[in-house]
Amino acid sequence: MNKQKIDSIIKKAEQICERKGSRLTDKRRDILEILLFSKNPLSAYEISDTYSEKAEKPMPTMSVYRILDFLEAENLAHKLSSTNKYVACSHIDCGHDYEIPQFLICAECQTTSEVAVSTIIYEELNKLVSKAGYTLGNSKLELQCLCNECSARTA
Amino acid sequence: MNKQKIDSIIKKAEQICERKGSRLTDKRRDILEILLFSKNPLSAYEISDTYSEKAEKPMPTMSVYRILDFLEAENLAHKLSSTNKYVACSHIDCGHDYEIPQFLICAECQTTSEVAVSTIIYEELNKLVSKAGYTLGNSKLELQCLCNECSARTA
DNA sequence: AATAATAAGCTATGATATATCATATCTAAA
DNA sequence: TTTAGATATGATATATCATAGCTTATTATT
Repeated sequence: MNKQKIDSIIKKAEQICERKGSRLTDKRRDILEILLFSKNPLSAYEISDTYSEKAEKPMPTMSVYRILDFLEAENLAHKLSSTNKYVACSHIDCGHDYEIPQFLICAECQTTSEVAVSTIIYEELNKLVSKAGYTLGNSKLELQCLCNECSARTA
Repeated sequence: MNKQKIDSIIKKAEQICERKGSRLTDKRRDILEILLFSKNPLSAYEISDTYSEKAEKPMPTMSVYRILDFLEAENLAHKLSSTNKYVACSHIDCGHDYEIPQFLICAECQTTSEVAVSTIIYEELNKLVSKAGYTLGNSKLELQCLCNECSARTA
């Protein structure tokens, strides 16, 4: 993703926070930027390292966690629980607020795409869930896949 | 789950291992049994504690991890990565070998059900995945839900 | 400027998981 | 029935992921 695109996303993120009465502070913005720049999901410790390389003063991982919590609460980032890594939300600038974000994670190279759950899937999941005596919550779908590149290389 | 039912599942698990040329040793069987007895998913450390309470000699958690790896490889147990806990596969005795096991996890009480992914969902997921340039791997679906009980209590 | 609210830093610690090397047990061939 | 090989388990160390609780700094509001 190029710098210009990222700047526009950041601006959008600021607006989102403002509207909700929260603040996208400098450090929060920096962490979000790191996530946007990264091709792959990053762990809290990796984010801390990346930040500390560039900044004058390193940021302790514990602060990174707090900032990630904030970004998650504002729906600006997501945690992938299958890999314990974090990604920027792909839909900050398009305003979509998908009920169920879905992640395709390459089991080889960890490249990750966030896609929209189709209406059909959403409805079918809802059916299944209520038939089983549950109510669908604020969920997320993570699928272990192979990206075409890795698929070709292994074949 | 009652003792009799569990015994029959264990017997089935032994057959499955035998067919594959692997062995369901005493300890592996004990761990599987603990998982089957438990209503809720258990962490490796909880399994270690449970085992150690009953047995003469405690089992180190690291051995539990190894055994869990084995059970997962044989499809006798699953890891829930959203909670870092483990459950026995619900389909040992019915012979189903679902490509995608799906778990409904109550966000409140952690009660967990394993259900079958419907054909429709499977096909739709497949479409989505290949459209995005991936191949669906040996995946799993974990959904954060609310069970009816907790839903009623919170309401 | 004073105060309250929010954010960030710091230290300690807990929880989860893997790596590595040693030992024990089982299996099957000599 | 011994020996060798494979598989399983034990033990220790360490890596990785994450939270708690308290202190200090920054920002917003009066």
